[in-house]
Amino acid sequence: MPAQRADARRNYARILAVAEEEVATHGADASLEQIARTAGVGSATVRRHFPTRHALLEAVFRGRIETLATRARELAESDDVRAALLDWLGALTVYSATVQGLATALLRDGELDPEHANPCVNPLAEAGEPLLRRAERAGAVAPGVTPVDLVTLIAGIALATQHHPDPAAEATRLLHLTVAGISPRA
Amino acid sequence: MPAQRADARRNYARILAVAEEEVATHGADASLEQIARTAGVGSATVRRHFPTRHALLEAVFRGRIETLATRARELAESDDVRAALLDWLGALTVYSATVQGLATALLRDGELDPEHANPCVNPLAEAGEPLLRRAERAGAVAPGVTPVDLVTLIAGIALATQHHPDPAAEATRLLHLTVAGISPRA
DNA sequence: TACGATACGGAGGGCCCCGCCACTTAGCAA
DNA sequence: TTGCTAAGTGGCGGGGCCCTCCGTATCGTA
Repeated sequence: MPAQRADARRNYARILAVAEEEVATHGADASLEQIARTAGVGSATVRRHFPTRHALLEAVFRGRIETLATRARELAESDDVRAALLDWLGALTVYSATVQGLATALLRDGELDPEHANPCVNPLAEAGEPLLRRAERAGAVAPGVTPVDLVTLIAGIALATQHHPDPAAEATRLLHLTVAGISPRA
Repeated sequence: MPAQRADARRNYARILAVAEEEVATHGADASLEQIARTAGVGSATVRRHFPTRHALLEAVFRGRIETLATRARELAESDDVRAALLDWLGALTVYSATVQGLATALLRDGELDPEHANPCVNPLAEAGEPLLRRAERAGAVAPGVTPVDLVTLIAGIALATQHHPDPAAEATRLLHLTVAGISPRA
């Protein structure tokens, strides 16, 4: 018993492919109707496959998020714990600042459902946790920092720099400030 | 030669008053039509007085921004340069995280006109500059930090925490992390 | 091949932003 | 006070988006 009909799977793939391009150019506010039109399906079909805008964004960014999670796992075996953490944070920052709509998806995540199911933030937070824990044990990170804090801060930086001429560079610069501290105690 | 007719001034004031409430409850995405309806004017009148959404937001937040600028000038005479800066950053954070739409207005600011005229960020940046300079000279702040950086970072934090149960508290917590540094060098 | 469940998409309602344009009214002058 | 003129107004229509409903086409199977 195929859980899904063949045409449904086809449409899902078409919509997702179009959505990726559309979100890449127009960000998280891309028109769902425009996506439907370009994909050659009715707008109801888009809604059927992706009940909410966030569901669509989640699907669009799943790959990117997985890539970042994998990178975190690789870096978890690096020798320099601090450099490993910073490396990952830098990658996360560049992704967030470069990929249109990703930061929005991260922040709007779990906006309504208070329980679990933050499909964007959670994988990243879980992937980053070992990295953070290790750095914490080595005294390379301030106490009281959670993985979600890191993702939130970086998403905020990305959102704040998205209208800058060079978002990635500016976001990276602000990340460095945040890492080093604006006004660390001497 | 009255630059403006009496009824125009009246409508301007009515619209602004309604807009303040509406933005306070619905944030930066408040419906301009709803504002017009509540104010008892046509939507065209709203557009005439405030050609863009940002122009309206700017007017709505002008008072708040002025208050923050005044606070900065007061703190500029404080003895403890570091505490003065942090105090102001804290106030800026609480405002940005509490006042619906303020952070958005700060970030969307100067989005289109590349030249001067960032009517929200500029006054804040100029007000904060002496505070920052003083702290810099005293070695209490990392080099390479600009006033705009501070406003941008804080606005980003506010945006990132706006869906949190207690935005002001969460934003303040993240500000402290940013000030102290995520991973300051030992 | 015929049937039933699944999936589709067009139509319609509601809301919004935007621009146009005929009308009203405030403020000045006679 | 009265009349004139331009500043100011707001209703209307166009276009777009989101969302829902429901009749219809298609798939997979018996």
